[in-house]
Amino acid sequence: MYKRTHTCGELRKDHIDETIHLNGWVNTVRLHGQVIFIDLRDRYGKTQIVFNSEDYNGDFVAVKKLSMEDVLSIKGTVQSRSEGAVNPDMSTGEIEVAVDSMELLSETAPLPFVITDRESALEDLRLKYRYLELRTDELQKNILTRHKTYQAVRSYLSDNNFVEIETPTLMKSTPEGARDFLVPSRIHHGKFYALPQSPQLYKQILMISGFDRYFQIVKCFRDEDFRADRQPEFTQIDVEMSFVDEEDIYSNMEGLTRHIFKELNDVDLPDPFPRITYADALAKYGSDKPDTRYELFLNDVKEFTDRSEFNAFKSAESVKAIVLPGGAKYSRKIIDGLTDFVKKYKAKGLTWMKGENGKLSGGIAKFFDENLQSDLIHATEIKDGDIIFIIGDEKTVVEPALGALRVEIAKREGLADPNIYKPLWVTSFPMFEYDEVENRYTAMHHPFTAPHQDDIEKLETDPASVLSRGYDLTMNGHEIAGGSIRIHSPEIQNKVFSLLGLSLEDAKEKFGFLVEALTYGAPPHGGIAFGFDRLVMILTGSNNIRDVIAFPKTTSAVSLMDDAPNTVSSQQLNELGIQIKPDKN
RNA sequence: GGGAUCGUAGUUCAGUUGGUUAGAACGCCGGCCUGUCAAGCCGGAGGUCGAGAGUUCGAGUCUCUUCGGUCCCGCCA
Repeated sequence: MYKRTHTCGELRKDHIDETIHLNGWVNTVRLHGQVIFIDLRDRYGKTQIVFNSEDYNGDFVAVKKLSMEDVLSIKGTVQSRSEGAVNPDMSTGEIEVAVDSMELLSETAPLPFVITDRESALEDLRLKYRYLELRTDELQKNILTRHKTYQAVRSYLSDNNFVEIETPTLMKSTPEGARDFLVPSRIHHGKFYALPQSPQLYKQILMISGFDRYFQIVKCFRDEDFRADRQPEFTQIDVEMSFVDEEDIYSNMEGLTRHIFKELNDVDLPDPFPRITYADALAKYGSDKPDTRYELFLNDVKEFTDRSEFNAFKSAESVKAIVLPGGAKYSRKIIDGLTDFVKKYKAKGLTWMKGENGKLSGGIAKFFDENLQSDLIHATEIKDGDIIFIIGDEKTVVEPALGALRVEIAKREGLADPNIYKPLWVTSFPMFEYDEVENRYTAMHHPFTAPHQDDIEKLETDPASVLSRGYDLTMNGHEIAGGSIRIHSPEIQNKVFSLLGLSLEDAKEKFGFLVEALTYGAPPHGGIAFGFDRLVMILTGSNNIRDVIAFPKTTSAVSLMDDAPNTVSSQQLNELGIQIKPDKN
């Protein structure tokens, strides 16, 4: 092997006449009989190397056999390209390397797909040969962005006095929250560890231990169903701080977020970040993670539909609308498609009207007399050529359904500028949600979230109305971080457990160590966790979490490359004392 | 748990109302070619139409079952 003296992205006019060595993969071959051009590639770039049968010292026939993704080591001389042969699309396009000798380090088997074109294979094939897909420009760039994001996080937090501390990966299974991944214990038959859904309890205990400002870039595991932005194992930037309130968390985390976006994308985020309450976010955007890059606000139009002849909405708790400027171009077919779309969110249908000659037409317009039309037009500012979409139902149906429609329409109309980043704090979440299936309250954030100071008495009388000290940081319609000020009083912690239907006994068994720790001088504390993968998705402009993870799993939690999960030997099962039940069918 | 959608050559796709020998491009193999950069030109090999069952004289095409990918609802404190 000729050990490389330069990388494939490095050579310029300054290097002309130098004898150099390059190592890399054959990106493309252009064969012209007695002269052969090859673009040699490594992660730094591409350089054109030229084999000329008159100058080349080795076996020219062997060079003719080279194909894409063979691995080469070459010795040659940098030369300028003749005028007209310069390639302005390559950073090394002004030079080329005349090869003197070459060693074929590794010959590739026939490729399952073409590396230079990521779209040339379906995703399952690309995942099976992930090491090949990782050679593509796009994934190389994403993985590098991920790397730089780790470094930006570590340097900012470390510079601000945060201490990086590792917490266990084998921990105790706890009730509440997502399903745990379980790990059987060989030494303790019949007992299991759980993989952490997050290091929540450990980081609170670190505050009690006096570490004051903690962070960790940490893998978390949740055994639920997956989506374009959800993997069974994912990474969090986990942060906890002592002697703080919400404002301290906001200012520190805004600093971190601004630092990341400046370092990675040279973007200046606002200072401070805007805030909205959970209730307002739902009322105005129909979402607890609103994309504020565009308007399309939800309007309350119940007073107008109540005055109309359209009776279906008379009994509805809530009737809301969004107006799409220029939306009158939408055909019946498109509107039917949008109707099917909102039905996924439990809406029974989607009504609409179009602005035309200062009046409303189509859809349910005939149920609105002239006065009513003009009042509605005035209130919602419908103009000629616009369309208004209306949904009436329970408030808990109307807002999410219209919110989803708002996002769908923005996508259709290209309203979300990918180069704009709009952070937004969402605050004042309800403390509890009522779970109709389990017939009990569950924590909206988690059971360690402190109730709002003014609402503590209402824990007894009206739990549903209690607001928490939780907060989410959203950006462009994604939740990028979520956290809360924690409970640091053992009494209130026990009170919340009991409201969640955990008996004192259960609470003691599952979380007793935390409650006990709280009795030994717990500082007021709070924290947050960023979804690291989602953050990198936003930074890279990806819309798929698999594009920012080196070795991702499919939506059915399978790794197609190494075929995990898989069966284990009966000996392994025996040691663990585990017997596999036959399939249900 | 539910819904939608996709599965045809190594790969990406086309394949009509069910009808003869399932096509194209890229890749691969062979040949020509000294200035290309998605090189070009000529030739060739390559198919269990995801799997299974059914309807039919006849199935890539219709029906059912099943496996896998993707997207979504539920779920994800």
